[in-house]
Amino acid sequence: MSIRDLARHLDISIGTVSRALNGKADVNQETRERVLEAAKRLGYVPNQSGRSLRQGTTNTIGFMIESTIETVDTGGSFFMPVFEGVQSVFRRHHLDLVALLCGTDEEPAAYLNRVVARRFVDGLIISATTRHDPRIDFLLERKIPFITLGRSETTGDYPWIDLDFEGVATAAVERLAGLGHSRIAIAVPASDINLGYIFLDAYKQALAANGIAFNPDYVFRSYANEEGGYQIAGAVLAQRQTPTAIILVNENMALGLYRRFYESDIHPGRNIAVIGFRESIQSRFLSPTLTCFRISLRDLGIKLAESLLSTMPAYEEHYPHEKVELIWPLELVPGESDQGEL
Amino acid sequence: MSIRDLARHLDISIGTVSRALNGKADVNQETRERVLEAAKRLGYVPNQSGRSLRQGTTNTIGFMIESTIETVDTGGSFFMPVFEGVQSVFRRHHLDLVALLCGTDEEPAAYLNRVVARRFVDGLIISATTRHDPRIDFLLERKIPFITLGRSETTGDYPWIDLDFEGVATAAVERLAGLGHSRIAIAVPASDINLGYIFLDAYKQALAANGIAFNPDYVFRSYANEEGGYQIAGAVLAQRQTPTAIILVNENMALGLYRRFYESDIHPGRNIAVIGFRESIQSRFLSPTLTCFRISLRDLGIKLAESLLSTMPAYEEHYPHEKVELIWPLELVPGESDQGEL
DNA sequence: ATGAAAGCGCTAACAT
DNA sequence: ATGTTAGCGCTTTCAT
Repeated sequence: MSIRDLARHLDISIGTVSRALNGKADVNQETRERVLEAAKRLGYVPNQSGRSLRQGTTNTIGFMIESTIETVDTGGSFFMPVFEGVQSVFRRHHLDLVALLCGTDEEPAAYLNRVVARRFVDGLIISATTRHDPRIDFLLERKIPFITLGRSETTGDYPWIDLDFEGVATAAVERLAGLGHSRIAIAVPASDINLGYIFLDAYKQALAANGIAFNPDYVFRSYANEEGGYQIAGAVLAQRQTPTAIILVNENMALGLYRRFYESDIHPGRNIAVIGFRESIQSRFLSPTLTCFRISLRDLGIKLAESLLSTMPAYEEHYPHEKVELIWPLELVPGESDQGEL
Repeated sequence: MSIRDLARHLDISIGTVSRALNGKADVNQETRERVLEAAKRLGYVPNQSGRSLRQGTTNTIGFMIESTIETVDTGGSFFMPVFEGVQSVFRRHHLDLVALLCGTDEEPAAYLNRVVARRFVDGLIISATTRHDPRIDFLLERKIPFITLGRSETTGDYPWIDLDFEGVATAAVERLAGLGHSRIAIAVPASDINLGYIFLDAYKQALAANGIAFNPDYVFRSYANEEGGYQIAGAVLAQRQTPTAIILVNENMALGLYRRFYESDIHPGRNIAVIGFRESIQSRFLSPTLTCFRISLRDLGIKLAESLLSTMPAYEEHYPHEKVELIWPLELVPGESDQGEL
């Protein structure tokens, strides 16, 4: 069922059918109705390839995520709500969202190159930005509309939204310092992902602001998942002078950390203060309850989508052009994990 | 940069360029090398729309998931490892995987209709099959290669893979019966998803096989997520004659169930026996440890991908044609949650 | 208001 | 072994 079939069926030209379907003004109202009715009845939907080839647009937005060893087990619980938010915006504009899954064994930049060159999508949301991210240069050069979820040192004129790691680090250090802690450790991802650098810097600044000397031995690096938390807890316990508190930058680390501590009969909140990162279904289940930070991922998705569209000329009427560079706040959720006596 | 530009640059015809790039035999070795080198140097990648239009194929496989209220928070942790497995197979054949996210507010059948009619993908994996699933009829009629993750009562000649709910129900009931339980409850999703029916039927059969009468009051229905587990635990406690054991059909239910039980000072394994469904990172964290079932989601993804390709003529040489109808086994992971005295 | 026709980028059939 | 050309389905420009 092509547009040609439909036109033949109605005994009018394909040009008129096309115009009718696309809501052009110069078509007889009666004709339009006939066309729409027939299209619906016969189940005609335009072939996207033909359309894309002619118009140079696909009506599809890609959200690139990497199924790394770190995210494969747990990343979904972060991204699904974000997707849901993104999609709720796109639906209004007849845009489809596809998740572009860059596999473990492929270079993100190479994957992106292929996606873009094949004209798969009109725009992109990319996540897990690295300190220096070649994808950004590439997309800027190709003039593909995009937004990043995460900051990068790679400069240029592009929109981004990132979580407020500074705010989290500051609030966490201040809270712990206020409770009398000075041996405050931090757990960051071992990878080149930018948030690790940002979080570490903010942590250092917050330490300084609270008159606490920075101790490089208190920076622990591992996978940003449960296993990483487990490893870090082990490393913490192996220190000569054990920290009295630890701040995590990933929600999944908390699970492994708790587990490893329990194995050594160390109780968060009693023997060591713990501040987790994002509140999640899992974290709400930890005992003692985890002090962590709340964020609406769906709202984040909505803002990501709206910000991306605001950079695309075709959607200027709905979303006035603005370059978004946004730090997304998180809200402290006090728990028991950092409330023990020192 | 189109194929025309590339041809002009090399001063040969676009036909030869196309043949060289597509590895056709009838092209001079030297010419081929020149073409490939220039393509690489100039960053030429064929436009997918042009290609699709001509060949009628997109080299893309879609994996349709629904971000329902149930899956949005937790479904990702199930699907990501499956995706990873699927992708590891597709990569070998230069196929791309896209996750097609059907939003909360769209009818799955309508969404699928659009995806198919637009010729977005060459094949499909669909999940969360319902008891009677119109998507299956639709895809069969359109002759789109697809495989379902999940069985359905909708008949026809199509491949499917599903988890061994019967095996899980049987093993769980037998285990509990062996421990002396006869008031064994079950928790299933309230939706029309087929696995609920399958699990319930298998549970009834297993009860009969163990000489236990079926009691409809012991069938609890709610969301297949943490909240659902919480609600069900409340309903269990509200029963006049409380069951002494409960079997869950969803991994996330266990979290809420435990939480609600704790609130009433009911301890799984001591006051009530609990057998969960799939072992997950979260479930490994419950205390007392949850008796549940283990599955390699990555391997499941690999089998899904291979089975789908085996139905597609273009891949017959790699995957001989076979119609897969496969029950995927799960392995019991004994825990403490069902080991208390009666 | 409608029809006719060009052309988006590509591949494959046909010609040389 | 290479060049030429038709045509995939669609939108849009130009006629009428």
